[in-house]
Amino acid sequence: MTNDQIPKKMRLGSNEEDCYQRLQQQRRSLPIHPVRGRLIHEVQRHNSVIVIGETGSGKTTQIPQYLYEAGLHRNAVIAVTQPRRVAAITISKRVAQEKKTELGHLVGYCVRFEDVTSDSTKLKYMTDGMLLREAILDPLLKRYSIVILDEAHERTIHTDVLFGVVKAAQRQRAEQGLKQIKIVVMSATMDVDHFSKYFNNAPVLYLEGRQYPIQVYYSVEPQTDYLFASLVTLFQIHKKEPAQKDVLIFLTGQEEIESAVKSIRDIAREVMRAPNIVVCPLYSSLPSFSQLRVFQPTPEGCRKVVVATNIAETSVTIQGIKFVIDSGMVKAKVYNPNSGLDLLKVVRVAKDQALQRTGRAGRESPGICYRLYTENEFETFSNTTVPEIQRCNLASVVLQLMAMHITDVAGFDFMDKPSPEAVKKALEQLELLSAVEKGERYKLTPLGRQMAAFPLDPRLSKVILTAKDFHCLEEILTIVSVLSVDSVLYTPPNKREHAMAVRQKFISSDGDHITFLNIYRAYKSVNGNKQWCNENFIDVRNMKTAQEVRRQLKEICERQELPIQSCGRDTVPIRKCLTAGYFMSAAELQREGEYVTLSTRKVVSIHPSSVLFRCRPGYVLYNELTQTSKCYMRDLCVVDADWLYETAPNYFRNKKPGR
DNA sequence: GAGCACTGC
Repeated sequence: MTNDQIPKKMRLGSNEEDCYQRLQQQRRSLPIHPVRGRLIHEVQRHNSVIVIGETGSGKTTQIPQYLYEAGLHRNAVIAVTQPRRVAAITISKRVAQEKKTELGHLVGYCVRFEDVTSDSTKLKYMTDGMLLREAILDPLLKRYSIVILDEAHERTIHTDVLFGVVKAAQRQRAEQGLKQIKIVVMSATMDVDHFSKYFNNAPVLYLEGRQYPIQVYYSVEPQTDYLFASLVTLFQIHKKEPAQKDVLIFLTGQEEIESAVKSIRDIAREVMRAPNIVVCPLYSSLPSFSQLRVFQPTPEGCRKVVVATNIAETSVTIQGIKFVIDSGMVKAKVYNPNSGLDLLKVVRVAKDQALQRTGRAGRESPGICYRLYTENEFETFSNTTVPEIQRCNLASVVLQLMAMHITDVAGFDFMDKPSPEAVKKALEQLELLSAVEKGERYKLTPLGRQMAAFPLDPRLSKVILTAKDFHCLEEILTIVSVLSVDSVLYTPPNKREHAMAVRQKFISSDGDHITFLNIYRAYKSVNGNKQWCNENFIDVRNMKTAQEVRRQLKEICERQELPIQSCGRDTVPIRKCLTAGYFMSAAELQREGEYVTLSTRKVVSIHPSSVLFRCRPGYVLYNELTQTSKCYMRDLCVVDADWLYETAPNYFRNKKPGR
């Protein structure tokens, strides 16, 4: 569970003991409390236990405490993993309060950039990605006696890999006569048998939730225009229902949401007598101060209408939602491993996702959900969302598994295996980067082991490790950091021309990477001044993250004793490093003025957001291909044909760039 | 001359 279980406001009275007693009272009233004894008994008796609990059962905060209080931690650490940072942080804070201890002592959390634990920490809340990182250093997870994998139904790529890693650790520890490790998997209702079977027929414990009943209404006819249908539904609700009952509408993306918000405001003002609707858009790229608007209390006599992406399914919980309108659509990234092509597509949600959306109407009282599709249509939806591990590039995961001495990745005990083609593709990519070698079977190289230490796409790790040969790690660290966060450029659609003109001064004719370097240098020279960022249309939030990433990467470099040197104003060494990581993503200018990729001779174009748009360099490297109206290359770097040959002679033997 | 679901190390 996320921040849902934390009471709206802890009443911290003057009497601390009073407050503590109240907390203990709350603990005892949770639906999980009567099951305490059975839970402890099951965990004592079995190596693995599955806990199925709906929202509000209290499992995330209570189960780790029960196991600890019963002494099952055996003086080692209980890890509780979460897919999201905020959840790990807020839940650990709550548990520390309940245990009446300071955060970081008995109870702590560990997420990227932040480790609030100590030697005395026994209950450790962490992101699943964090535990996976630890497993690279210690595949047997020896410091833990119990690993609790929470929100397992979300099937993030990290959780899925952890399933296999923790299960293997359990078996190997038993084989080696080491202390045993217990596994507790906590999930919402879907796929119970699947989980139990995978964990050696683990017993399943069912918990009651604290969800209020929700009335679900389907469309009578299939809708051709869900955007229009959502507006009609909203105003039907608005006409007949008392104000104060707020509405949450699920749509697919920024543009659609902004247009819906505008329509709602226009209709409310011009058509309805009293414009008593407060409309809030909500999507992740919305600046944080605008996001906070959804949490502000609705003025007297008004109705709040939140128009959101799937961010409101799990990551953000809004109080007071009584009605949910579900378009049944979601924007999903579709990745094609063969072409390396990314595209965002609007697709149908799965049944579990529709259920999750519906649940948002019944958090505090009974609610109503309007589904903008028919019941027959709903029956055709797939049961669950395809696990992430089956729909993305696996290079990074394969490298991590190999660093844990798992050489046969295709044969690894995944709960749901990725396709053999996707694993093969990942191994081929790692081989091109010299991270693995192919003998009788694939084997990690010393370079590959070094690469695995970086929390990055393997291509970017390769760029970093190449920098020592070109004496430009200082610059490479900056570029890699900026590339691995969301865009540091902030371009509001109505001020596009102005933003482009202001940022002209940063542009390098060598491409986007060097332009990013110039921007970061300028940002540092003004000490991250916020006004400067606003004037130059630089996204402060993402720039700060890039700075933190850089600090972390620098630390890893120092641990590997890589010399952090600067190449000054010369960009050639930098671009040669980039070539070492991205030579397989190169494109060549043709006589007709178009570009083709060297890997598959696919016709591609320079994306208009690139500083190289309207330039015609002979050879470029690109970071990604996006298919929209055309196939576009994004984030480009100008290179020399000779560098491609020098970097990967075998790869280019038959591709003949420039010859 | 264009389009940005959502997480995470």
